[in-house]
Amino acid sequence: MESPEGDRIKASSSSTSASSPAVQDSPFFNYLSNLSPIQSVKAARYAQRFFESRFPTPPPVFRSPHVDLQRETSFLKSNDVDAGGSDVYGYHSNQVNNKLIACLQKEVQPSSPSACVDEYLTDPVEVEDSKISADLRVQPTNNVGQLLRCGFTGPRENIQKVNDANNGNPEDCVLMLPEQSRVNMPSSLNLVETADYQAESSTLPVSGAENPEQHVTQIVKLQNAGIQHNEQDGSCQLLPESLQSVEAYQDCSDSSRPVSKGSFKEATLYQRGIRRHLQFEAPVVCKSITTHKSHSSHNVIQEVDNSKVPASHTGLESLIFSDVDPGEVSNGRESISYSPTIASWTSFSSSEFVGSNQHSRSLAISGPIPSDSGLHLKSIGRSGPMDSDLIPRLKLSGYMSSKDHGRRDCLAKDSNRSLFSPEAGETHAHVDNYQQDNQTIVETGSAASQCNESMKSLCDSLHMTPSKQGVSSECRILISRNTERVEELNQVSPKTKRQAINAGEGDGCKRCNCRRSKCLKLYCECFAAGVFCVDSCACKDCFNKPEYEDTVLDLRQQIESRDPLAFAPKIVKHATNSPANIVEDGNWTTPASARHKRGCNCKKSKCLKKYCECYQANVGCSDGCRCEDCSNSFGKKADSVYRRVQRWENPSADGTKSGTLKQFSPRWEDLPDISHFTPLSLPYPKVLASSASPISDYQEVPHAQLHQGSTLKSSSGHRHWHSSMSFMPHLCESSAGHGCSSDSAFHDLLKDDDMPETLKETSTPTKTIKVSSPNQKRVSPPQSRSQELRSSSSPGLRSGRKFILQAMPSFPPLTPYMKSKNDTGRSDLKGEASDH
DNA sequence: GAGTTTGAAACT
DNA sequence: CAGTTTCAAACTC
Repeated sequence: MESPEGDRIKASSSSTSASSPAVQDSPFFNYLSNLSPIQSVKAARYAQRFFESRFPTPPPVFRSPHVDLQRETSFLKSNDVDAGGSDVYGYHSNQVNNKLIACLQKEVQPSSPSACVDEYLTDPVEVEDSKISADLRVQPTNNVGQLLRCGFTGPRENIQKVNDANNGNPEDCVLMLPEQSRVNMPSSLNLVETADYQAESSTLPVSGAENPEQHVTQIVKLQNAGIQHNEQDGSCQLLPESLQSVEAYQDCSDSSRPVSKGSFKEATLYQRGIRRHLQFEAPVVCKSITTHKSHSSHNVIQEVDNSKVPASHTGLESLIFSDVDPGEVSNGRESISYSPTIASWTSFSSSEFVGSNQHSRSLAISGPIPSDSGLHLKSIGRSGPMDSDLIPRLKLSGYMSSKDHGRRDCLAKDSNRSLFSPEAGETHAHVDNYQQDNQTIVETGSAASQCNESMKSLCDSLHMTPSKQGVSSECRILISRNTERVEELNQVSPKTKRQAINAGEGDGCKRCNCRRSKCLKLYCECFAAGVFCVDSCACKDCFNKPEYEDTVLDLRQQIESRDPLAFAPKIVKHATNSPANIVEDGNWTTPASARHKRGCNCKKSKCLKKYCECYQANVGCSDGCRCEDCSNSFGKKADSVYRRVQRWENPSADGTKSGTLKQFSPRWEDLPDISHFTPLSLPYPKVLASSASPISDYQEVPHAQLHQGSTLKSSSGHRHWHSSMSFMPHLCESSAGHGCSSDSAFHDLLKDDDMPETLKETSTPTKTIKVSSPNQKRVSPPQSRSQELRSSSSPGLRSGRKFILQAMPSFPPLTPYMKSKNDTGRSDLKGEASDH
């Protein structure tokens, strides 16, 4: 890892390539590819998991440990290479311009694009070569400055070209992209890139249009053997990182973050941290991906073929599609139920997304990712069901960590991809958010136009609701990478740093000031957020650094072993205000358990100060909170449904929330959650909550609760968890103003419907979901919940669940995190940390 | 900038 | 599980 690039990259690439072919050729993959839809799904997922496992140790820090376990155990060797690949990150950070990214492909394929493509898909060795060439490609770049800026060598050239193209001749870029997209691009990636590029250039040639068939074919291949694809080239993997970096960069959007080539090592370390962090959040992407999956592959393909879809569309679709991964395709259920999504999605991409890209390219990219998104990601990731599918997506989004190593190679070769991928990833992430809305809409059956609104609302929500963890993590990535450099440039004093950080916190970036915890405890915001401390942090004796990654991971594991949700977002926008929030809560942000993991426990601040986590997160207090005399301006806990109900039933009792509220059965306490449980939302939270059997739970719940009569209906019970869940929040939010938005409205609705009884009925499941004790200080593991849910689930659902379970990855936190790595040398730190 | 307050995290 | 201590952020002056 340490060694910077060149040789290392080569070596890594070679190793990677070598391994990949074997894997693809392995009976296992063959088997997977040949599996029936359902089976294939499993297989695919497995394969992907395999993929994941290949990745460098998935840092528990940022992502759920469970998934990581596999990765760490088996396939991480290539990670070293990735370390070298850190430059990728660097380049990410360096290049703010997505445009450039798009153009990168061109460079990557100096000789023959088509050949490159083939290489990707077919010949690992070739790929390696291409990688090498890619590395070399840096040299040729004329614009040293740009290159320097771009931490990533391969992309740099591309970037330069892109820039040139953008500045001078946009068409060049466009032209290039199409070719690459056709040739090199793994379908989705290319499409995405192309889309981005097009958006950039504002010329909207459809990348896929020229040769739709190829795209389709590629897509199909990807879908069918998405895993293979990834493994072979690692290109997909590359994408993720690139995406990641891009996102991070975008999020931070600190254009002033020159990344030096020499910082590869650092970059690598940071990358890990980032990766972890991202991985942790990656689930969101996955979720979104899942949603995408819902689109029938056929539809997507058709769209691509038609190439009528705007570039952005194409990109999105392709992205989604390819990203979606085979599993989805194979999965008949999903494709069917989601097919509608495509339309909405398409509309979305064309309208909102495209618009964003074209009009303000940086918009999607530059905007710091709202913490919410981060949360979503986390939750999604944990939701697990889609893991296998998610993985590719994650990669796209850049959340896959281990891949990075392999990716370098890919970068060289796939610099295009990686470059593009960032955007794609970014787009993807946004899409996810949007998708949620869209999906919801689709399921709800609302028109595509609604999607736009919902998307807008989502965007707003994203920007408006920064959550520490979510945004911060990404920011941190950027920070971590560039902090040193920036500091050098700025000669910032710690305090200044901190101030800057604080300023940056606006962006979602966090910085800690730990003095005694060594940043190895949850006291440390950085550590808690799953990110490494950066220079800007004012901490002392900090061990939360890439250098101590092992230690950090170990400690994280320890902490997670105590509390699986320890690193889950503390607060997700929740229940406070609006059903939408509730939905959000339930859906994506975090597992229900995580959502209400603790709530706040304010006693003196009345939830009116930042001491209150809820207030700090700009969310209202929920039933999960144990606060006293809550006056949270974002939503009083007392105002939650049950309180209202109570008030309603017993006006005189209105006074103290705790007293009367508690009189209600626990169910009542859970009412907020129940509200989350609205058909759409409920399933998801459960899924999220239970890592073990997220889907199953999810599915089960949905049906039961669908009947509650919420306005939102999911087209299909099993789908909810993805689409409905993920999207619902936004939908609600978007519509919040309209129908479901306000608490009052929601509560009123409940009242009108005589919710109390309904709640009672549903409450049981809900209660099961909510494992936390009355105080909810600790949340019980999702598993228990899942079991409870299972017990209540119908046989049919169970069967579905079983299927799902196979497909779904285990939820990270639930299972004890396994350490793949040796702890040698860490014990000291651990000891210290623990001692502390 | 130092000191206080606050509540989460950690510990017992 | 409850109570206490530790910790760091938020806040105040």
